[in-house]
Amino acid sequence: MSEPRWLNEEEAQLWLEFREFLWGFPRAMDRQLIRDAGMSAGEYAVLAAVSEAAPEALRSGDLAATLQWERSRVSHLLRRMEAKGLIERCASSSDGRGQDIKLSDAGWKTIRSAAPDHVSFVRETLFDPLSAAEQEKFGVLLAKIRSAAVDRNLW
Amino acid sequence: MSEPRWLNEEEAQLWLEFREFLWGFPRAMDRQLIRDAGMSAGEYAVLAAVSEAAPEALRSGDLAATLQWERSRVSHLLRRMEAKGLIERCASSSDGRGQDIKLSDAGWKTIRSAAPDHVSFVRETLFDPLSAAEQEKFGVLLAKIRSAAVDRNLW
DNA sequence: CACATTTAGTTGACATGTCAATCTTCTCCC
DNA sequence: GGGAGAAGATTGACATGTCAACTAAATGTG
Repeated sequence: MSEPRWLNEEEAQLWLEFREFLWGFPRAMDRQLIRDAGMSAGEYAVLAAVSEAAPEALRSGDLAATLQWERSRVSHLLRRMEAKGLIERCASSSDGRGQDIKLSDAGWKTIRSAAPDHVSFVRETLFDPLSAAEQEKFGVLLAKIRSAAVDRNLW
Repeated sequence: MSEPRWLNEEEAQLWLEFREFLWGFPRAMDRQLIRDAGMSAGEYAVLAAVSEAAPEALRSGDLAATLQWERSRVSHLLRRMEAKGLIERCASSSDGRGQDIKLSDAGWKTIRSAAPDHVSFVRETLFDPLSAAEQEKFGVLLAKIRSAAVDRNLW
């Protein structure tokens, strides 16, 4: 039961900045999407993933794997999106357990109209503020942090 | 109606890594806290903030400001935490509208027992994987991104 | 003092995510 | 073929967050 090494001044500062960032960025992104496209970030992610798989229909489980989401999360969101008319689900022909996901016409219209604003948001908030070298460095740092957590089965 | 500049290969890669990170890190932290302390990250944040303000009682609104949370979020969480016996709320003596927040004995016990494991988690996942120079660089990058978003009223 | 406005905080409706349980369909292997 | 168990997906209960509407106390102004 040894005392842990508490955070020093600079560490505490970084931790604070980090925590605010982890909350603030997704929130800013959500707001942008809701405002410009009437859509949540989750819905955008699904529409984008399914549209990229087109013209193949995407299996629900593949979607979960691509997005690294839990199956049930995908399932709940797909149900809501189907109710809104953004996507269509039909039993997979090859596997009776599977669900094939496709975009409806409204889904296509929605993603196509939302994409430019969203890409602009991503550019303005993530890429424009950083030089090319900084962008690369940032990716490296994120990867280091993540892989350390993965190694410890914490991710 | 000009086409936006779509993301190139490296940019798309970084964006993907970034999105997974934004989801994955908080999730890993939640899991650690739930597992080791039976507590959500939100509850931990509240207990930590209130304990740091001690022995002064913290006003609900100050707590919201400190954590940069919405008032209603604080209010909902405090209600649940009060029901669990982690905190106590009483009307502020100086302002009839205000609520003074204090930790209960159980709240103190909980935060004291949870803190070491949580600090260890933070060290292992954020600080240990990065050199001192990288830590500083990381903070700078986060600040750049955030301040660009703030400047555009996107945060 | 009285009334309009601001400020602190709560509440309710709803969207979203998690976990555990469940249901179906496939796959294996005898 | 038939039954055990794995795999795909859904469901329900619950925790959490958002927004908008609300209550109540403080403040400010004539």
